[in-house]
Amino acid sequence: MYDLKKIEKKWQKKWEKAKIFEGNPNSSKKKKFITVPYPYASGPMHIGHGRSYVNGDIFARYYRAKGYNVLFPIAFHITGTPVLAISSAIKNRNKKMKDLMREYIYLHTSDSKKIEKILSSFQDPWNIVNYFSKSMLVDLKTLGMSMDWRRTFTTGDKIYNKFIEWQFDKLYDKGYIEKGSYPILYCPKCESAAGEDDIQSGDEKNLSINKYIGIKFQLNDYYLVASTLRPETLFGVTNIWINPEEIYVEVQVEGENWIISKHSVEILENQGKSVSINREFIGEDLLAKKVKNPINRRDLLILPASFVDTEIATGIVYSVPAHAPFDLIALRDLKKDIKTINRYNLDEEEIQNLQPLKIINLKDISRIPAEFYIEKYHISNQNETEKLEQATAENYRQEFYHGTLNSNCDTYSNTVVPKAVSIIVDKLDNENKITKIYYPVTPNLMCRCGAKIVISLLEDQWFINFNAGNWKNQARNCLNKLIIAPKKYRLNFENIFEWLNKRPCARKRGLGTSLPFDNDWIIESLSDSTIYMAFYTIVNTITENKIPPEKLTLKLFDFIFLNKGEIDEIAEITGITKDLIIKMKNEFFYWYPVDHRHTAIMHISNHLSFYIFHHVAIFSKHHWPKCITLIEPVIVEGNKMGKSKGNVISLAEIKQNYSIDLFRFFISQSADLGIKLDWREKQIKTVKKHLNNFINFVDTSLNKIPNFQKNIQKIRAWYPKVINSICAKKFKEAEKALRNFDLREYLQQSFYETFNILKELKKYSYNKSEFLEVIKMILPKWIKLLSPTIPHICEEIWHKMGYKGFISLEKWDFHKNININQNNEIEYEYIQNLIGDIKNIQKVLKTEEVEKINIYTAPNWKIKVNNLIMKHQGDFHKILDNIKKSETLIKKKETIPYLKSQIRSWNSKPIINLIDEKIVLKEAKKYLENRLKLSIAIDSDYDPKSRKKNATPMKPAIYIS
RNA sequence: GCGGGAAUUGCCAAGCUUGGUCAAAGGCGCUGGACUUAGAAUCCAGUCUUGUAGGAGUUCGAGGGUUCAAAUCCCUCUUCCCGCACCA
Repeated sequence: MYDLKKIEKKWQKKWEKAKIFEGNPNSSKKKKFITVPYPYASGPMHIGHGRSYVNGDIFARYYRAKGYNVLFPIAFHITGTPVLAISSAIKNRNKKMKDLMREYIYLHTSDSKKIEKILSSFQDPWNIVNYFSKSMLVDLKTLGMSMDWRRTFTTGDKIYNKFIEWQFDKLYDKGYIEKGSYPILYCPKCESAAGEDDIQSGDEKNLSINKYIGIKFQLNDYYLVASTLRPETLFGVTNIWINPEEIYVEVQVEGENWIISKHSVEILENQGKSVSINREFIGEDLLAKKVKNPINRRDLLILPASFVDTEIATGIVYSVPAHAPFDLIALRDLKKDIKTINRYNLDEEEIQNLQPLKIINLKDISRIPAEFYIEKYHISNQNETEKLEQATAENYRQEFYHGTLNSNCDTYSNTVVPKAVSIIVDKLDNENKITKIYYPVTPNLMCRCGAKIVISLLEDQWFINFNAGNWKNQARNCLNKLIIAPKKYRLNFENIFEWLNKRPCARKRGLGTSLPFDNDWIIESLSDSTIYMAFYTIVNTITENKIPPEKLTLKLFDFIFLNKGEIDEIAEITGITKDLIIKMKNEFFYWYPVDHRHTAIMHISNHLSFYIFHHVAIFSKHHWPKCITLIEPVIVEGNKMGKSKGNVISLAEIKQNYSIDLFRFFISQSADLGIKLDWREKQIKTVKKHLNNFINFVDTSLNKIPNFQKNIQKIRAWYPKVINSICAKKFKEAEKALRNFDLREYLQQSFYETFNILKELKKYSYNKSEFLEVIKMILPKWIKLLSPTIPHICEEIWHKMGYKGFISLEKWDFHKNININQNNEIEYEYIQNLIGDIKNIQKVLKTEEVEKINIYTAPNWKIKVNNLIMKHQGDFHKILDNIKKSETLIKKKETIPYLKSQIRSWNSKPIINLIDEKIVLKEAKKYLENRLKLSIAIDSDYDPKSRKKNATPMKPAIYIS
């Protein structure tokens, strides 16, 4: 048995030593540039990465076999905050993080002293990056990736920063980058933005931000600022709610006097407003006062409600009882609560007169919507918060998507809700009657440092605006020509393009590249990984010639990537020799565009869309991406793989527990690209068996063939000849599947089907030397065909067969001296059907006492009739006309009934060649006897149960005696 | 909510693009057999119902429709999964 781990190491070393996967431009050869996403260097790679990478590698190897010059590079992504988060957690002696990192390091180092040393070095983020990029490189090599290792870099490298600066300079020039204000979750203690990773149980919470509109209701010299998510309901306001027991303040903001809750002062301050408090007072002081609705000047009474949360937004809300279940129920509660009315000295009559004012019409609900939903959810008082929230949500959904303002809304009547929102906000904004307040959807978010998360408003946030200029149309042009496999994801891209708007493209912290036009900002990690494939084409030249980063000027990149500018000038300014500049430019122009990008569906909505947008923004049309293939995620034993579940399987474990070729084979074979791949231990064991059987089969066959490459005998016998032809057909189909990105089908054909049929040949062939002749013929091609998937095993076999050189560099030549005989296949199928029928009969007979099988072929006249049926597509009259021409046919009284029954069962089948069954049966007789372990008589006169008459063409009659 | 994907015989999962050869690949499980002292492993056979002759019947989330013919095409419904922006 082969020691697969040993074999793998051996060939990986040989490949690396011989540098056979280094891609160098060669103008006489067609090229393929194949990429996979660079991994994020903050932890080990897992089998999900493995799926993408093996996918890419199979195609890199396939195209080499097809004679292409292939470039397949890799690099490491380190941009952003995760690496910083690790190092600061290590610095703070965070036990959980330390344990996690220990676990990661242990995958490559078992010496506990070394582990601790590496761990403590992680206090410096760059050591993390260095460590993981190195260990990932090891993993990639053990995966058997046919990559060009000279072109690795990290996104933190100075030379890479220069490249990204050039990219953003280009985007800025085109006007695709702009400034605006943007609310973010922010930790005041850490003094930085807080993402999912920074927030306690951030992965389980909704971290969106609500945008409240604060509406200024005039109250004497003050504005009472009530907050709402639904400004379109302003026409239906009946009163204002405040919480009588909470603290409110009179403040000065932006030259105006506002009344808001005390809590909200801090919220406003965090969002860039300067607030000075004039006076503090308790909520009940506001009760019974009246304010004016800015939209229709109507007077509104201020009333008490316990559900008002003064921590949210301004701590004051307006009441729209017709459209808000909370408001309606609070109003009902108050009307019944004479005690409260009296306590606060409110005018009972006025309160009893308050009625819901319906302002939005719904097609399906003619009643007051809030009433409808309160009943639907069986709500009895305002403290049933959970039910009220559900009711509110459904009420809101219905009105927002299906509602129209009615005649109570002045000029806005008949406006659909989404439109009403924007025009009402615009109108009030113009009159300076509103302010915007942001508040998290989930209150009380806590930073991992323990401080409460607030919302901060970045006034000068940089955005990429995907709607700028003609950009989106250009991107659509690219998309239309892009090959996407599987096809079903194209629609996804189209919709995302539609929806893409503005996206913040820089952050205040993290590793990466500074914005060239605003150095306080770091380019965000998804924006600095969109056109980096271009950098692969020149990075080797930069590093090999030790070109320092400062020489990598904008003009240099313009020349290399866009063929712009004067080389003499650039050479002089940068001090880089003209030769090198031209080398880089030629190399880019040779390799670009990217021919394949093999990645996962999770990237469609961000990375892959940006990949297309940034390419069309910067590069000329013939450098736009050509093809994207997508995989669904890998799951483990039916469960999603995730850190929290503790079921992440790293690639390092794979190499310990399995062989790499087994991994490559399993991951490629067990699911189509567009299907989730379930990693099941049991399945892998089964597949391992298959692979071992294959190796055994090949090896024992080889051992029986002393001179493998010595001339091949002509194969004469029917059975091996047919098998040979069928294998050839399978190879052709396998390659076709591969070309169409159906990896599973490719392996189904090339591995399983071919293997099964060869195993069968070995078992039932009646002349062993002919079997070996078939092997001689088939094996070299077969091994080549499988080598992209299981390259190590195939190299080993290739050399055992006596070939020199790497199979990884062998060209596929299946079309050479391969003869697929269509009839062979039909014959084989015919015999297989016959065997199936015989077995079926044996099964029904339930008797073991069988001596002989008699087979009777159909008489000639039936063959003639069937041929006529096919020729005339079952047209009875036409066929009859032809039958009349033949005296023997028309005279035979069975002819017409037979014709009728055959037409009935014919079912528009296509024309097939009716083979000469007598000859085939004669040739296949030994094979049949071998398989059925019974003797066979063909067309014998012995027919005691007169079965003979049942024979039809391609379906001989059978009698088992 | 928006957008996308999916539902197949005990389970996982092919087939659907291009309707017919589909009772529907493959694997797991289960049943029987071979080997073995025995088990694990391995190999062989079977695995919707039914039938002493290759047949018949009922199936592919539910309900309609198109067609000579539907797992496959069209419509409606139900259920499940995934993505949704500063996060890599």
